[in-house]
Amino acid sequence: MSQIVPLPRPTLLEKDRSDRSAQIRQAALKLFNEKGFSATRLEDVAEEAGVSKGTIYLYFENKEDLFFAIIRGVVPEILDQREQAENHTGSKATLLKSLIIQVGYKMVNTEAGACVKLIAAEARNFPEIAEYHDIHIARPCMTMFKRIIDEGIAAKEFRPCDSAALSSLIILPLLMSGIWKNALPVTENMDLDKIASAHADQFVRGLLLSSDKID
Amino acid sequence: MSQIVPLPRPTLLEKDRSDRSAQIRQAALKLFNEKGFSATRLEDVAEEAGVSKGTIYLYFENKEDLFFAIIRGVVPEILDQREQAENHTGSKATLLKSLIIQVGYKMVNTEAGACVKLIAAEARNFPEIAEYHDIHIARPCMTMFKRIIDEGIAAKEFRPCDSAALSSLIILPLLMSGIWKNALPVTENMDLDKIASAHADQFVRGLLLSSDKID
DNA sequence: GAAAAGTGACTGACTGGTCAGTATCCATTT
DNA sequence: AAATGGATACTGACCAGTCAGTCACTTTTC
Repeated sequence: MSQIVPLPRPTLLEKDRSDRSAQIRQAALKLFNEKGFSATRLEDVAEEAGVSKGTIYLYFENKEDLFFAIIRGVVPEILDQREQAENHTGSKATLLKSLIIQVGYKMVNTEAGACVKLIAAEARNFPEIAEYHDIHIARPCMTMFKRIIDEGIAAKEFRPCDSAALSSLIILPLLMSGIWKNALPVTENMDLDKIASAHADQFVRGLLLSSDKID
Repeated sequence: MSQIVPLPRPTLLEKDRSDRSAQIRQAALKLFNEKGFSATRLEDVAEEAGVSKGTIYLYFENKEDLFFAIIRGVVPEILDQREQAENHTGSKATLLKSLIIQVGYKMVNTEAGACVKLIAAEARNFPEIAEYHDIHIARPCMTMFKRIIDEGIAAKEFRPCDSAALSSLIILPLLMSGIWKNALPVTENMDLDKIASAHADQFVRGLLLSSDKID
């Protein structure tokens, strides 16, 4: 009622105005992940982001473009342990365990899992997404793990094996953990945090030469 | 032309008339898997099944009911190796390998993979699906593998370990293989058939006591 | 010829995308 | 310090297209 106060911060909070694009992407990822791309209404995304529907179209061409922007925005984060792998000195077993636990952590505790779930669900509708995933996620990640295994074999640390198949087997359960976490509201009867470290341990165990079998 | 024959099968092919329900479910699963539940038009399902849209509603309450019927119809097939596990006599390692390969085969080469993908995508929209999955798929499957591992440990065939976590680790890559196969039109750069058997081998290797390490 | 099975045009609710209009910001002038 | 006004950010009512679900009617079955 009182109109005495001069101008106590006009309308919007500083924080809110900072980066609309990121704000919208975050809201959209949340809802796409919950309901799926197609079942999510842009009006709900707008409400979740605290903007109006029209504003979305100031930052993105259309719903599909928004989806692509989300994937492109989150993916780089997933792969930032690449150089760590390059620079590592020490046993490949230690490196492998460390990387598995890190990737596992990201899948379960960051937006990465939601992205994987979305990519899996929508890749057939959007070939562009499938291609992006292949080039920027799957292939580099596989390559990284395959190289480590190959180097481990060369160093007589690991048993000879099909390193291509085994590098897939490193990431498949991690990806699935991420999907699981985001697919079920409460992730029932599976302690996903434990699972990544159990995986790291169990996997390396299967890879070591028999003689090295002491942990 | 000749009407001498008593009943030469009137109009529609035997096959077509035999089981409309199954016909519709199969067509729906195909399209749900390709496009997702929400983005699939019932009219397209009808066309794929070779019936009209109205016919769908003779067999199913609505779109959601059709979805549930698909899941309920395919799931039993997934779990039919349960009794085999019960009756097995011989090493747990052999049993485990055999089961892993079988489940892996089903995930990649039957409708099971498509179902897993759909469940993952839609569980949050349909709590009933999440619950059904938990009770009829996840839990029994996990229990089966956990028991085998526990028995292997008791028999001093396997190393002591967190059998709950490891039983998850058996199925996670298999589930992900199924999703992968159905998510990407051509499953690029991964030979999923090889992967299941590599998984069986690698996993059991990590489980055996060091002294048994000969394959 | 009656019941059962199937059809497809129709409807009403819903939503992606548009755009005319409003609010806010800030450089410049007074 | 206030006024001016153009530029930029934002809004939400609206439109055009879509699709789940219905039902009066046709075809098939026995």
